[in-house]
Amino acid sequence: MAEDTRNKILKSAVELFSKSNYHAVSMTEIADGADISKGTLYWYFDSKAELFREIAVNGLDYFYNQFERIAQTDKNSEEKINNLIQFVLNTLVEHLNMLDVFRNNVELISNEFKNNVEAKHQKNINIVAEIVKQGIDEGLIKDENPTDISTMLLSVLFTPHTNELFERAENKEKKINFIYDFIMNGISRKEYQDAE
Amino acid sequence: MAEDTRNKILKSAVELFSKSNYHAVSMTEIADGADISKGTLYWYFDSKAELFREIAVNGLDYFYNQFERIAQTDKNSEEKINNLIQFVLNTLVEHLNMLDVFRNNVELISNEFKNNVEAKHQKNINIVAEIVKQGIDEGLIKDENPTDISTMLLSVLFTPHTNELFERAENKEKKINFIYDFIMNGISRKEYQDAE
Amino acid sequence: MAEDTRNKILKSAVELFSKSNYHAVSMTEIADGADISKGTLYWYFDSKAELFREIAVNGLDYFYNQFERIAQTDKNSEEKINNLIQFVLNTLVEHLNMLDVFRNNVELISNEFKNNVEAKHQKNINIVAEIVKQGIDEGLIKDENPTDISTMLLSVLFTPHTNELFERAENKEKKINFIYDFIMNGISRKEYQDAE
Amino acid sequence: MAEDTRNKILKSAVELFSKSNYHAVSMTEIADGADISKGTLYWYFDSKAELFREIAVNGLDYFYNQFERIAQTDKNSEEKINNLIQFVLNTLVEHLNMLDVFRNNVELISNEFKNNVEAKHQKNINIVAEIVKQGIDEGLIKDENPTDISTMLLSVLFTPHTNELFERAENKEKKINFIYDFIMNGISRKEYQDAE
DNA sequence: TATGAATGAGATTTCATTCAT
DNA sequence: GATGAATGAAATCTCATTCAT
Repeated sequence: MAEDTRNKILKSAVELFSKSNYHAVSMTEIADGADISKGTLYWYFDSKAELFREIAVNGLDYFYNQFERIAQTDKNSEEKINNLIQFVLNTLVEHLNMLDVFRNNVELISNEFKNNVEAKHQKNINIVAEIVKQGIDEGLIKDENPTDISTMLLSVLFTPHTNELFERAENKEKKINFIYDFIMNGISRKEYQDAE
Repeated sequence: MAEDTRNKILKSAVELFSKSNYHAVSMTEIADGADISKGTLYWYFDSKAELFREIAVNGLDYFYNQFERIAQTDKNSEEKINNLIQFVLNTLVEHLNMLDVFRNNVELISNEFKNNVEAKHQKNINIVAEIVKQGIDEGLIKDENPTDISTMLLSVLFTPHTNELFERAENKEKKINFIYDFIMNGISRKEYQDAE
Repeated sequence: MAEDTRNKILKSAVELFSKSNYHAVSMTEIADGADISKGTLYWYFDSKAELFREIAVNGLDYFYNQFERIAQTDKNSEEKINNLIQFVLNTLVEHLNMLDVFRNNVELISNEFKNNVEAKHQKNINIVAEIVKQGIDEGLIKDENPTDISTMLLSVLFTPHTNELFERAENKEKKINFIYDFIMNGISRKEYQDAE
Repeated sequence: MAEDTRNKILKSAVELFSKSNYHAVSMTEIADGADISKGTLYWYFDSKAELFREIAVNGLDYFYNQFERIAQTDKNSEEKINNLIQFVLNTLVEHLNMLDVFRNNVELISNEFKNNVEAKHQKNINIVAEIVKQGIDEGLIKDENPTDISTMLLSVLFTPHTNELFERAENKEKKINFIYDFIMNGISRKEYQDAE
């Protein structure tokens, strides 16, 4: 029951933060959205900043955990990258809300919580860089700085405009393949040839 | 002299909107930054929204004008795309401020000013799509929906994480090539072969 | 056990009211200080006002009882006044807390609880005035309005700055004599001569 | 006109702080009392704490300036002390408000503004101690620690219960003499004999 | 007895906007 | 053109109190 209220709050907050920026969302709106009083809201979260921090950290942790899981399987790099892309894009389609929370609050994510959030963001880049390193060793990926490649890869996956693709898409499966292909082969006509 | 004050205001506003979100920037701060009074600020701009709109529209127009110029030259698609990428990345390096205005206000750009700003954003995608179409016709670019490709292309160029690459870079020239290469060839080991 | 909880609450409340004003102390702090929940706090005291009233009344009663005891002995006025001063100053040194409760809540003591607390305060002035009257009759004290003298006497003893004297004192005994002397003889050089 | 509004605010605030404790007075009440909006209140004072600090500091400065003036005349110590007592008591009768501000906020005066207010309070004790020193040299005052005597003297003059004497008084002149006498001679029957 | 979750009124403070000068 | 004083709505947050368990 208590956990219930907490979740109602988080749900309402994610919904609102995904539609508007942190500063444009009021605690009154969050409380109303969760169908509780402002007093109750403050019973669970000491401040608006703390509430947002929890959501941001949860989101980053969610991705990190999956990235780590994928990195630790003993598949080859091609399969891992495939899994990674599929996982991120499917998650985004299902939880566009969560992604929009980040999109709408770039300035908070990168400035305000430097200690905590920025570190977690870097952790995500690093774990993906490990997969990239494996790919370089296996001859799948070109031999450039793995951190740069990882940064670019995540940035394409989380790009602010990715969802426009899905909005216009009749066939999501096909779009995911398009993005996968874009990452692996860019936009030139040359087809990507399987390594075997 | 009058134009002078107006520019001081715009400069102060861009500086602040590039550091924080629309809602986190106050008219008092903008006036202080421009070294004028709040009364004067309201003499030049009827409201905060209008001031922001002017900045956003200016920014989008700036890119549109360049995109159009590039599209209208009679170069081949490869050169046009090369010009486009060089132009965007060089602009960003020199005017990170302007880019950050957009990054910090994604939710405004895509929601609030639908009438005006969103339309301009779409115009940018479309003009680039024309270049892409030419590329497809010339066999340079793979035969997919040109709007999707244009969206993806712009989204990589304007991605929130691009500047991390520059921050870490000793050699900016090299990084621009890396991004160009990423767009054309993705991350696979196969080298992009010139279209001779 | 029940009395135990009640006392824990009173102790916590005195501690807090002695450090801050009534309005600056929250029921949450009192409950936390007593290591109980707010629900329990309200089981023992119907309201914050009632809790404070109990403490204030207890304090005033404590002094009243001692004043009465001193007044009712059959000592001469000089001894009684000596006892009175010794008692008040020693109590304050040992229970600075209790005194501070009054100091921090002057406005409550004199305005809010007029019915109850103010009456008790007056009773204290009156019982001391009886000792003063005896002193006048015995030729020890000058023949002025006994209530005025009593008011002045108590006010010096409970003065907000008395404790500064103790803070600076190496020798508390000496300081008590200084105050006793001040009350009896003021600050002029003339020494107080015993009445015989 | 601007100074006018500022004074209206200060007047309203003194009036309210003299009737209730800092925490019991709301900014809304202060604004209403000054017949202005809350926004205007914050145009003149950045916070409630700052507003109170200004009032407290003003009050302490007012007394300090007079104490210094008295100390610097070339009268003998007896006259100076007489002036001092007359000045303080007359001020209190005319500005009971100001005194009550201090009475109602003992805990703020002595804890919160240690840096500023506490220092000013000490300055007041010290300047009066100089007069006391002169009195000791001239054989008027008994040879005890001048700071202790000064502390006690001020504490009697500003004692929380002094105004009860005035409230009951038909003849204020007579009451002032009573307090003067109390300070110089205490409560013993021995009359204070003039030094000549 | 005791708890912790919930409430709602009200507190301090911010801020876009207006207006007399 | 320019200023600074004034406004009021709304934001964040606090806190005495209640109540189901």
